[in-house]
Amino acid sequence: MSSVKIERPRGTRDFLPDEMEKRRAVERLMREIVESYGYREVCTPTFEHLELFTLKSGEGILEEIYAFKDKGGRDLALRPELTAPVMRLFVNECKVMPRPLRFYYFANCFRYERPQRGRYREFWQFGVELIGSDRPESEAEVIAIAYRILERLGLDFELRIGHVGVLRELLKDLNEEKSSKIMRLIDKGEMDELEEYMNELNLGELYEKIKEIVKVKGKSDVIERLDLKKDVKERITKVCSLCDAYEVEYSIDLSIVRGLDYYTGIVFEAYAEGLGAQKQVCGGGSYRLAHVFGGEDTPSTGFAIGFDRVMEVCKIEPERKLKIAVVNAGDYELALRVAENLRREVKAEIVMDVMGRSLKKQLSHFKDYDFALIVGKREVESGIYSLKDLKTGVQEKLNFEKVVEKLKKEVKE
RNA sequence: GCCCGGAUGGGGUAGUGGUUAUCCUCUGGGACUGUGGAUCCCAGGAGCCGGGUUCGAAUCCCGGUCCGGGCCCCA
Repeated sequence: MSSVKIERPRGTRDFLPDEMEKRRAVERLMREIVESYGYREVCTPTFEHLELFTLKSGEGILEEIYAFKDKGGRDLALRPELTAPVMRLFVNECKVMPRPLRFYYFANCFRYERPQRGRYREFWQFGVELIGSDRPESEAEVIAIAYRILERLGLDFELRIGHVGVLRELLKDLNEEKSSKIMRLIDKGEMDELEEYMNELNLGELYEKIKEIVKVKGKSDVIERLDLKKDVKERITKVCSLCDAYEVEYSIDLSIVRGLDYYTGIVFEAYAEGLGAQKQVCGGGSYRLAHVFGGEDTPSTGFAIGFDRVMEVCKIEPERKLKIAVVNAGDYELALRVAENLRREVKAEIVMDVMGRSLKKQLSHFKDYDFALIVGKREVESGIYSLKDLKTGVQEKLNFEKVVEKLKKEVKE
């Protein structure tokens, strides 16, 4: 302990095996679900040109970006999210692939923020991008997948669907500064402040309209009564009826304003119980980004799930692996050979003592294991091994084939 | 970026301006060299970092770091 102790950087975490097993189990479940919808995994670099994220991501993310210059003087950034990188990949690599493309990713992201529960500087996102379609079918599919994942994880959550087109249409005559301030106030739900601000701008009439729209909450029928542009209204109605067919539970919420500026149509968010301020576990929607990165204008829909937030509240437990100790009675090499043979036959954790412990100490050390196979000269010469069930203490004398047979059966159970 | 609250062996803790820092757990070994969990014994391991006050600081003060809670924002 003479040298300086090096701590983890702020907002990062170490994961021990128990935690990793749980994370991998959740990851596996997510992969299974999206793959069952035909999505295939992509992987992009951990860092990209800074520009990729500054072009269209919105102010919120820019302040939090980990940016740096490399030794060649290039401006680079650790990815703060994956939609932009995946769209860059799409533009670079996928020009002639048949549409639509169904991609998913599971990757770490970096944002310079004040760490809290469910908020880290390195965190993981699991998400999908459905690229090349602007039809309601694709939007409903993406929403349904997000819903299925959260449902299968056993989360207590709420899904809200909105459409940024509604507010954008109302605010289209205002300049960027005014409309983004208004959007921000709507997002925060600060209606009093909004009223004040809009009255200052002589926009009282517009405020009343916004107020009507923002307070709407409920199923698709609430849309009917609103005075909206025809195509937006039809779109919301169609996506809702498809979601109904998917048996997805949701409510309409036209006040949803996503933090990223590239969203253009349907947007949605999911909130889970039990996470305090960090309750948003999923966000997504339709966007157009490909043309910003030098590709053709391509409509896409996607979502990202905050993996670490989900981990905080989900109850999934990893499958317990069968644990077998091959215990040596003095001759390590004999036992080692048996252990190697056993590993070829049985899919389990098969472990040997490497501390030179006595037989007694080995059994004591492996007390949490399921089985101990005792291997000494006697066993190897006779071909009859002692297999001890460490939970019950019952010991059986079996030849190697019978040992394999019995353990195989245990693995399945 | 703002406002609170914390930090004592690997984990959980006690204590309080004054010897060698408490207890539990844990880890390794022994009693016990072919059969575990009990018991007993031995060993290991700690006051976040830096500065200040003081004869003396883990304890009081200041700064920093990290963690937790809230705000903001977001996943």
